[in-house]
Amino acid sequence: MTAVGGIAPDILKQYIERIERLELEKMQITENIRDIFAAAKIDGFDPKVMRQVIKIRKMDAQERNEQEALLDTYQKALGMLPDFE
Amino acid sequence: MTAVGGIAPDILKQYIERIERLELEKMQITENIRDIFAAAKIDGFDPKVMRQVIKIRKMDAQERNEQEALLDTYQKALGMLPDFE
Amino acid sequence: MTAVGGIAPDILKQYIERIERLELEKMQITENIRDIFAAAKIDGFDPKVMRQVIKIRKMDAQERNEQEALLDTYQKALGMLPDFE
Amino acid sequence: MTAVGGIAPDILKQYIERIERLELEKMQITENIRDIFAAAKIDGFDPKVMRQVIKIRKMDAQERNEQEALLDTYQKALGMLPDFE
DNA sequence: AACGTTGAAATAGTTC
DNA sequence: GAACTATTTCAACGTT
Repeated sequence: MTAVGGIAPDILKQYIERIERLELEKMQITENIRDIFAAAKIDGFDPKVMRQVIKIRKMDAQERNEQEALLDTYQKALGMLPDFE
Repeated sequence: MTAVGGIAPDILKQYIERIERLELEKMQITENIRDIFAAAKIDGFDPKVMRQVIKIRKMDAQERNEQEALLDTYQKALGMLPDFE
Repeated sequence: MTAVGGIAPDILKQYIERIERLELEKMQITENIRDIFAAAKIDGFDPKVMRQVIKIRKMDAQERNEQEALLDTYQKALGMLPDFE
Repeated sequence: MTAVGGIAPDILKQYIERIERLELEKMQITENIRDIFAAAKIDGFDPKVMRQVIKIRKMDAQERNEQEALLDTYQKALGMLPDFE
């Protein structure tokens, strides 16, 4: 906790400004997403249903990744793959 | 709800994929932010304090905006400004 | 999760009814607030402005609290205050 | 909008303070509700399920009210009830 | 009266 | 596993 005292306020400031910039970018992306939902709604698609679809697709992807990881583990255990990355 | 039936699944797919791409970008930014906090922590800065600082700075900015909006509203109410923008 | 099976439906019922009563109270308060806004409007006050004023006052209070918390955190970090409360 | 100018700031202040007091009460009730959910959870009840139950009960109540209102309308139309309240 | 906007609240995820 | 943060969801409000 030595840095807080007064040694390196500039460094701290830089960290904080970088974070703030990234948070701003995040906000802008969020707005973009909102706009797309709005456009889709105008085209007759229900945003609520769309969100569900996206959620399910995400879960599917996760399962796929987990299964692949599991497969990988088995293969390594069976000497079918090298142990290192 | 006509679009959902079967007419335009392609359009829906495009909307969803655009959203998924943006959500991926958001996640990456979130990770970047996490990394910065981690780096700052290694430099001796307390993430908790950093978050408080960021929050206060954000509140300052918001409040400034609110104050200006309120002033504007008053001025309009008193006929000192045109109602349209 | 043993309680759900059939042992203590009465207890559950009591919890739920207490919550429902409180939610009813909340709704009534919300209605009271609406009524006050309406009365103020009749007296010539713009609800929009009132909401802005309330928001700014709330932000002021929050910010004061945040500032104090931040100061406290710094002081603890510098060993100027005991860590426990 | 005459009142805003400077005639009756006291009145405005009173309105705003009454609203703030009510909003505080609302917050306290919200906290009470949270506490009850927490207590119920300790007793083994799943808060998520409880919320669903409460929601369903609320919908049931609404339906009941709507049906009663409909019945009332029919009865009035058929001269089975007086038109006034 | 429906629509979009905004603010609160809950849930999920992360960190300690 | 407990606390805290962040994201998502839901409801209310103003607006058109």
